[in-house]
Amino acid sequence: MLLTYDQILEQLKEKGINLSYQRLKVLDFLYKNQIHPTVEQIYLGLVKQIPTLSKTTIYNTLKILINAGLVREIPFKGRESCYDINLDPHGHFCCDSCNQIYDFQIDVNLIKSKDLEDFKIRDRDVYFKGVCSRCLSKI
Amino acid sequence: MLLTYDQILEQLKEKGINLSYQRLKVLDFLYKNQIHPTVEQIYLGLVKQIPTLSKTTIYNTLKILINAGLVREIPFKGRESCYDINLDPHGHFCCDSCNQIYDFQIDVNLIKSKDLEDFKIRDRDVYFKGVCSRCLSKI
DNA sequence: TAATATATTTGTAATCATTACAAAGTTAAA
DNA sequence: TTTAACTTTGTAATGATTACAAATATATTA
Ligand SMILES: [Mn+2]
Ligand SMILES: [Mn+2]
Ligand SMILES: [Zn+2]
Ligand SMILES: [Zn+2]
Repeated sequence: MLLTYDQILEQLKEKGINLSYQRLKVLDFLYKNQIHPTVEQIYLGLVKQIPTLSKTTIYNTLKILINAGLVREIPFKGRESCYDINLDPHGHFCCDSCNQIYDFQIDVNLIKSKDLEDFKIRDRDVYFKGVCSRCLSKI
Repeated sequence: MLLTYDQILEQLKEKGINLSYQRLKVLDFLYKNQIHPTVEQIYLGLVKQIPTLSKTTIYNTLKILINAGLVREIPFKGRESCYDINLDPHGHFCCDSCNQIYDFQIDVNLIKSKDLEDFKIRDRDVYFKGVCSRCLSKI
């Protein structure tokens, strides 16, 4: 379910979302830098190209993309939210030491609980914390 | 692994954490109101008994209890953090409509991913969002 | 084309939960 | 009692995010 760039554009058209220059660049950045960037990182990555760029525009664009279901927010506590264009079901690990966010394969749709039988589930987020292998090997 | 009150007191003793009057009251509140209260709720629940109580004390106490591994923070995005003295592995569901937080049974320790083989995992959080059965039936 | 309406971007100000900090108060040790 | 260590309290600072309105760009209409 990792959409191609064209599939994303198609989805946006379907949902009637106008792709301005700024919005296109934010989308580009997310697509080409699948490292769960923060608003700050997106801003720094684009402001050379678009000197007038405002962070508010990035926030607005991300909100639009999130509401359209094309981007996912990863709000680890104690750090800026970061954003993920990869909609494949997977979990996120944040390293206490280097603060980096790692994807890990896990089908969150397989997590069932009969306590939620009559609930309508919209989002399933799995967040792990600890120390990554790289940081462990540095000790 | 839901500790009895005495087990909690024992753990605190072991870890050299002094139980002041205020800390005891916060602990009491968490133990008697296992509804994932916020700092605000804890404050409102205790300030009649302790008119001089400060929210800073509640934040401090919670930090101490969290570091001691006796309380878990539930930081759903877009709302105050709430706090859980139930350390049994379980997931949390937040209803879009009534904003209430529900527990659901799920053994998070069973969530394995070979991508994390060499990682040291300290915390496993499962957060679901959607609409609860009560709100669904109201429609 | 010009005039008008609509959509988007931008910069600044406001928000608000949380944290930092230091003074005041409490308890323990000498 | 004196001193030190700990705890609480109130206030100020923080910082990511949101609210807002002016400026700019784009689309529509006459
Ligand atoms: Mn990811
Ligand atoms: Mn719980
Ligand atoms: Zn690391
Ligand atoms: Zn509900």
